[in-house]
Amino acid sequence: MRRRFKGIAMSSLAQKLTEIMEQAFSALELPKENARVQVSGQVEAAQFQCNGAMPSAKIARKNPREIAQNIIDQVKHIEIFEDISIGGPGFINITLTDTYITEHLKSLLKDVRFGIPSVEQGQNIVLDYGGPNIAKAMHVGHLRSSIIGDSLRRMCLHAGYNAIGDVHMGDWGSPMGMILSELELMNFDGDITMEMLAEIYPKASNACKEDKARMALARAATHKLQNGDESYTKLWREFIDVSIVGMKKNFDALGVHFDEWKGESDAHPFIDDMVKDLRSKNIAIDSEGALIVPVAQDSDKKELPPLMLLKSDGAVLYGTTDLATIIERKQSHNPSKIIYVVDQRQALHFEQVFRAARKSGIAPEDKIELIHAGFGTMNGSDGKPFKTRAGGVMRLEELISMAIEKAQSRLNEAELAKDMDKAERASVAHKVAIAAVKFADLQNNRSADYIFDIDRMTSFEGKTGPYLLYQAVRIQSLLRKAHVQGDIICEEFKITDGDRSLALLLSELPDHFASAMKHYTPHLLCDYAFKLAQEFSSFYGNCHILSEKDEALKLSRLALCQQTHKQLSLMLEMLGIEIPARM
RNA sequence: GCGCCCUUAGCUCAACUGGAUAGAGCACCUGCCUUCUAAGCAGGGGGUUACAGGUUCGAUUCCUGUAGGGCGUACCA
Repeated sequence: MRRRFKGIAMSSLAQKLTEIMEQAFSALELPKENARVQVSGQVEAAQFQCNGAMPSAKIARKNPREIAQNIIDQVKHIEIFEDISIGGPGFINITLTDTYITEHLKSLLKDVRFGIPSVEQGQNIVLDYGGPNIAKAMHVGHLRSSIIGDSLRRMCLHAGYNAIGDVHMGDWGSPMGMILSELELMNFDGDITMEMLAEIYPKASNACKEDKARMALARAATHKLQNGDESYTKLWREFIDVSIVGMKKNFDALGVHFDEWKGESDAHPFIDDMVKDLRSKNIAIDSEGALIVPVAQDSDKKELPPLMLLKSDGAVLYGTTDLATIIERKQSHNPSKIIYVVDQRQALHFEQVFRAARKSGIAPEDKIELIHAGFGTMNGSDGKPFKTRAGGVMRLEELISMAIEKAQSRLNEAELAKDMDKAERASVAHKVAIAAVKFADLQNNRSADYIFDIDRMTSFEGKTGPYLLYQAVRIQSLLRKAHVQGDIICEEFKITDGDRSLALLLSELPDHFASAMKHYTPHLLCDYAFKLAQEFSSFYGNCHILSEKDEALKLSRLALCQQTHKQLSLMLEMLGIEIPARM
């Protein structure tokens, strides 16, 4: 019987137990869906639990404890259970033998994917994140989209997809016309700089808000640009390039990567044909002078406004470019999925775009999955969208340099840094700072609003990025001292009471990864990484490693350390956080 | 008006198809640098999960209502 379960592909212990339970449930003609085994919420009582007896009891009209006993009778002969018993109203509590745990661990050590399955090759996923606007200085509000999007991209890569990150700049709407018309009013002639743009744009934007005639100028300029006016296009290209240089500086500092630097303008060549096509198919219709795609359905509870393709003045809108961008992406990547990492407040907009894409056949349901992975708003301590005292929003550069400064001074106090040269110190300070900022943001649930707290973002103690780095660095130091080279192979794996909980935790990775992938939530990886770091730190404090006399135990512990380090490295890699050699 | 989301410890946040005694970090209190990095470890106090009902063996989670907050709602992006 035992051999039967040995062939199961590498996965988490909970998954393996679930498969065993499913067989037992099936044999008893109970619903298999109830068989799921999870890590026990009661660590003292058991390692794992299965709650399926209770809901099954209702269907079978039997006492839940009796059902639980039937299930246990089905599986108890399998030699992997140290203990399997009923708790409370019908929980099935499971504790595994150390032999089985170590067997699992040995196979885990040999698996470069840590039990994470790989999807079939050749599937492209486009991720749309960052979304900075031209001519605007990047502020802390850009943090979430960039960091979450980049992390999701890294997760997709690790899952085996061909993930393509696109920055999708805001380079085509009416702000462009505002800037162009402003430059014209200034009779501008010379080199454009980022500082200048950052000054011009808000000025022009305000002027347009207050003055209708000024707005008309901007509209005309937008129109001219979108119709391919040569001199406007040249000028536009110029300040786009200047802006990109500024963006790259910020993204580089953050360690956020993009495979493509496209923008809304890249969808422009597709708009005309798209509009014609939708009009001819009667999917787009005229309404109140504008061209719209109705997307409301009878089953809707709420009123769903149509997606507007053309304004009454003929100009294109945000939704138009978003729809055309899908066509552009289909042509360049033929993706099976597009993930938009954009503010949650735009949920309705994406609902409209997605529906229009379905209805028009641009993105058939069975061909392209469209996901809006929205994120919550970054609020100030007053619960309102974050603003500094001056009324503006803190610049991204400012946040980063504050964090670096703090890391630098923390490093200067440290004994260890005395023999670091200046370059190493700078590099370590940068890595620590970025780890702090990114982890502080990523550990929040993606879809929930959260409060921007500068102290929290630049904190290095407790549940922070630097804490994770610190644990990883400690292991590196340990492995160096043990002269470990390459992968540790441990034939006689030994665990004691002090090692068991770390060993069990290491088997959970596939579950957390799967969950994070399913919901597009990096914070689940943060949680697991932190738990792992904490568990390791406890293990490190309680167990001898290098000084362990029992050679087999010492080797086992070193293997645990190495595995912990590998998993931490992977988690941090997927979160976009780099580990220094020491700190 | 209609719709969506939120309310969990002093603060900031978790809680996997509803599961057992709701978890972390910060702050506060007590210990620990003569074992491998104290950005650390061990331990303590701190909760009517906004409120009132309902469904259920079991509710922070699902349903209804109330209060408070945020957001969206065809010519911005």
